[in-house]
Amino acid sequence: MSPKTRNVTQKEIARLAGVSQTTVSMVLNDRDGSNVRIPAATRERVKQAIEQSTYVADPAARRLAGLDNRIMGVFTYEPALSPESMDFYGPLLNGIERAAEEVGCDLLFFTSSPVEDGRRTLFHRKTRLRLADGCILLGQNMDGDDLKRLVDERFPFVAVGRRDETTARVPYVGIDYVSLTAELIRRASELGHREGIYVHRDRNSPTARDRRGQIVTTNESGDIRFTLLAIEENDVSSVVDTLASTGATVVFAEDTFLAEDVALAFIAAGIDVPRRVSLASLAEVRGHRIAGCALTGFQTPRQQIAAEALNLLQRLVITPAEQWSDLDTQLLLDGKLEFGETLVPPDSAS
Amino acid sequence: MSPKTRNVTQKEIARLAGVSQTTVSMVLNDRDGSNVRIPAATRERVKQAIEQSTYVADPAARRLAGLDNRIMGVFTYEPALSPESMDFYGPLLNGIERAAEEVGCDLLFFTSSPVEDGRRTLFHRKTRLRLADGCILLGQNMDGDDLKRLVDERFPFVAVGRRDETTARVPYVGIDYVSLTAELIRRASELGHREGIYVHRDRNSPTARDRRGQIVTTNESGDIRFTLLAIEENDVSSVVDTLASTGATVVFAEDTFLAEDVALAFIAAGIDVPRRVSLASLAEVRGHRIAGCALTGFQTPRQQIAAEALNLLQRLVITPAEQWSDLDTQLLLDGKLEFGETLVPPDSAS
DNA sequence: CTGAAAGCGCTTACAG
DNA sequence: CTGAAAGCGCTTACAG
Repeated sequence: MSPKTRNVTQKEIARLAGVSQTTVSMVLNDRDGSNVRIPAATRERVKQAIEQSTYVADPAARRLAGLDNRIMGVFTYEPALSPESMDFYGPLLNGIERAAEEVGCDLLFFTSSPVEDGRRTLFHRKTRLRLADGCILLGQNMDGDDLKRLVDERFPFVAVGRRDETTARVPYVGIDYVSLTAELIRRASELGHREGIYVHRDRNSPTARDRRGQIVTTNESGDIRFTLLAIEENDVSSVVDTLASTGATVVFAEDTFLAEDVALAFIAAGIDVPRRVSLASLAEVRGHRIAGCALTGFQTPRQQIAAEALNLLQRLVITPAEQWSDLDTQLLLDGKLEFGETLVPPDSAS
Repeated sequence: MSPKTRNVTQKEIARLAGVSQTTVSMVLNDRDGSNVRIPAATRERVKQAIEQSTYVADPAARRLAGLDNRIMGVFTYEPALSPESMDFYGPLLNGIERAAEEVGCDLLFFTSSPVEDGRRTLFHRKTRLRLADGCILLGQNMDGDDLKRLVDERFPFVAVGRRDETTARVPYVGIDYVSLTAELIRRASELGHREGIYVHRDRNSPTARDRRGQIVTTNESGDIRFTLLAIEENDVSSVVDTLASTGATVVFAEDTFLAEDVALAFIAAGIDVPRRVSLASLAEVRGHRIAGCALTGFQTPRQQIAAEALNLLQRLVITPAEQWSDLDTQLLLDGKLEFGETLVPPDSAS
């Protein structure tokens, strides 16, 4: 099958240098401890021989002999390198690549995973997972069972984005949306807003709950009174009525697509954004514009998240599983408020 | 170092199923030839045991035992996943990913390669190259020595883009710029152009020679007479004088950046493009515009190139090195003419 | 039909 | 200080 061009091995180097294969291995790995002390002379001889050959250690053999491989897996449920997904994955992959360079490991993309129902399967008869020392999981939504099984099997992995699809304690690196949401609310409050609407999709993901929770908390403390408006599909039409009935001066939307839809609904109804009503997205806005104004929202450090994920993974890999509980395996990074131009004082129209 | 969570092995499966480890291996690999005939009963028993365990073959061991790994390496001299390089690498990576899915192999990015002078090194003391069955090489310019060594060592690899940095026969997949250039010249000739300028960087890369060669050939046959204008750095100012002195009605530029610079020089000199002088790039134009007009040039199927490269690599991997000479290892794919709006009949101004 | 054995290239105790 | 030996998990002749 494989041509497997016969490569130079330690054995041959040993023959050339007139030493044993063990010695070659020792020299190669700088094993020079209490029990082993190789004189500079032989050491040099071996190095010479290596230099003159094209010798390169066979990573498969190293791996089999118990060393780690410095290979980190990257798993995505969809193709990660397609033009469509680049918008989402691009910054993440970049962060991972940079961190990998620093850590000094290679990246294995599991492109061979069989596709079922349009999604790649992580576990299957011939999972390649174990070729890697550990694995980064990327994707908008992940399979709870997969996460659980990874935890159960004590395979080192880190999810990008906060995860609690399962009761198992999933290592992840995500964004602290609670603080971001709180800060945005504070800013709105400072500007004088007292009555708001929170438009959301009524999802049950961790980040959705984080945001909603903070909105609810605010309602209890009372800075701004929020009406929660759960919408189905993308039908945001009800927001116009709600605006009228509540007299709200500001609308927060769970994500940027939603914010955009809300803006369109307002504009269609002849309601001026942001003068009659302020608008903000509780998500990455990345230069989004609404009626010519930069949308207010968050800036999430995606590259950094991904890089931190790889670093955390590295820590897991070099730590025996029994001590994982000592590690901080659920990290939330700070995002930044992107103030934009769509959050203005109420009654800016008059 | 590595936690190396003890994994289920064939030995344990064997114990569970009450057979020998050899048998497990046989079942796993569907080895059912003339010498081996495993009755459905035992086969089933083994499969059961596997099903109930979390068994997964250790790829390192498989590899060591001589099987291929279904891992293809991807090597780039610069970071491939950075935002800046995405423009160039994006389509290529996408093509590779898609082909990898089809072939059923994983992709190993050699992010661990030590960086020297701002470039990653392919060969170094701990090359991981051999972890992969073969390798795709990506990049604008590659190291001739690297290519030679890969050929010498008979390591399966394929370069993306035509290569002849070395005398060794490098497997590659590239674009047929000769035909594209010829076609563009034919179109210009049909439009009535007789006098032209070819602005180039005087480089010695294969694709540069392909284009220039075709221009020179044209000069010999005589459809259009081209003045070759080699420019240094990006100083295209001489093109204006050359236009005046030759009375050329069309300018071809070696690449799109150059075409853009030439256009700017003309416009600055009050020369109307394309009415006074037509302009075309002998490279990918991808919706580039010159003074509001779509630039004439080529369309190069980058995703397809990359996909073909992976397919060729796969062929190399499964073919013993001795038979590589039977394979067609240097492929040129057809590009397409992107006619655009900057190649018009001469004297369109009058 | 099935298993014991050798071997892939390496590392690491363990004896000299 | 150095080498012979065992072992990592697998495959594949080779004997039963």
